[in-house]
Amino acid sequence: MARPRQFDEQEAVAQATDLFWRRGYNATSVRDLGAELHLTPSSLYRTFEDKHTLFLRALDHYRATESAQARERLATAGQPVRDALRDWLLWLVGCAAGTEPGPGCLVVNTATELGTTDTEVSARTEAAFEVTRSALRSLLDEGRRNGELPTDLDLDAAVELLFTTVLGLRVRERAGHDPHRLATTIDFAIRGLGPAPTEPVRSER
Amino acid sequence: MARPRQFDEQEAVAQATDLFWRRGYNATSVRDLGAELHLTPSSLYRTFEDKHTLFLRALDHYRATESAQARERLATAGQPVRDALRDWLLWLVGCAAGTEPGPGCLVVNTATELGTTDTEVSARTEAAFEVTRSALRSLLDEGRRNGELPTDLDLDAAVELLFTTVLGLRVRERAGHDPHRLATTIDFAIRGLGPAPTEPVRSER
DNA sequence: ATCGTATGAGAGCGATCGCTCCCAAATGGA
DNA sequence: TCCATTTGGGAGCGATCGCTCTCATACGAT
Repeated sequence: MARPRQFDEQEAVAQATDLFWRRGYNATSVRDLGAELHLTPSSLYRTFEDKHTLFLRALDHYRATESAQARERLATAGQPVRDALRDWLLWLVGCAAGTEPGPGCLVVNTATELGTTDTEVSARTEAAFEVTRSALRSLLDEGRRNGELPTDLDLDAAVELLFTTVLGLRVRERAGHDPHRLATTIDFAIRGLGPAPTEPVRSER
Repeated sequence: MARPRQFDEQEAVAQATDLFWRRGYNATSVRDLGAELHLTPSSLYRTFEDKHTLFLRALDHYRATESAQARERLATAGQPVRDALRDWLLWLVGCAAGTEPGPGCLVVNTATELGTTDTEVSARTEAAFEVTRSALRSLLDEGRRNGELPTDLDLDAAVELLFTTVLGLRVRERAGHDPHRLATTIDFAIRGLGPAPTEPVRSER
C-alpha cells in the first residue's frame, strides 16, 4: 500500500538494546541511537514513539533474549544440581572472559540507575528479577527432592541469597572485577547450600 | 584578604553528594546542583572546577562519611561475630525502613552507571569496595580465631561471597525490594558461614 | 579611609538535548 | 499509469546542557 521499511525493526531494537546496555539510559542520546541503528530521527520517532518507549522495547527485547536464554540454560541442565548451578553462574559472569569487562546486566544497571522512579521500567526489571528467582527455585527444589541437597534446606532463604548473589556478581562483572575472584565467590555460594550428598561408602582396605 | 564565602564548602559537598546519590551522575545537572546548594553557577565553578570534579569530591565525601561509618560499625562490634555481622547487614539495608525505598549505595550506583569508563571514578569505587572487603575479612578472621566460626573456614571465599552479597543487597535496596526478604537473605548468608559454635553440652537427664 | 581581591548574582556562550515538521522518493493498489 | 500512502533525509524547533564572562559588592590588609 505504501513504501516499505528499509530496516528491520527487530534488528534496530536489538542494536538499541546493546547501546543502552553499554552506556545506560541517560548517557545514550537519541542521536547516538540514530547513528548506531542507521536511522534518521524522523524514522526513529515514527517507529518507536520516543526515547523512553524505545527503552521499554529494549528492556523487553533483553528479557526475551538474554534473560530467556539464561532461564533456559538453567532449566535444561541434565547434570547434578550443584554442577548445573555452578556452570550457570560461571557462564553468567564469564561472558566477560574477553579483553574488556562485560557490560554486566541491563536489568541490574537499569534498576540502579533509575531506581523506583519510573514505574514502567520498574515493572519490567521486577518481572525479570522474578524470572531469575523462580528458575533458581525450581532448580533448588529439584535438588532437594532428589536428595542432592539437604532435605531441610530453607528453599525461600536459599533462593533469596542466590538471587542476591547473582545481582552482586553482575555489579562486579560491570565493575571489571577479577573473574577468578568471581569464581571463588560462586564456589563458596554453592558450598553454602549444605553438605554434598554422601558418596556410596567405598569398601575399606 | 578579600571577600569571604557565604557558604560552607563541606556542607555544599555534602548536599551535592546527596543529590548524586539519589539521581545518579548523568541525571544530575549543574543547575540542579546549584538549586540544591543555593549556589550560582559562577560560585559553583569557581569552587569546584567542574561537574566531574565535584562528583569526585562527592565520592570522596561519601567514603569519608557513609563508608567510614559502615566500617566503624563493623569493627567496634563487641558482640558475637555472627550477631555483629547480622546487625551490620540489617543496618546497611535497613536505613530504608522509612516510607520510600532508600537510594542504595552511591558507590554501587556509580559503579554500574559509569562502569570502567572513568578511571578517576573507578579508582574511588574500587577503593571503597576494598574497605568493605578488608572490614569483612577482619571480622571473619577474628571469628575464626576465637572459635566462633569453623577453623577450616575458607576466609578468602567467605569474604568474596559476603562482599558480593552486600552489593546485591544494595541493588535490591535501591530497587525497593521487601526488607523482610532482604532479612531472609542476610540470615541465610550468615548460616552459610558454617555450623554455630557447639554449646556447652548440658548434663543429660 | 583606601585599595586589592575574591565573592555572589546573573546574563549568556556554543553545543547538544529530545523531538517535530516538511518534502522528495519509493512503493502497492486501482 | 496514476494516486494514496508511508518512507528516508534533513533542517530546525524550543529547551537545556556544561560552562564562561562581566560586574557591582563586600570583605581584609594597610
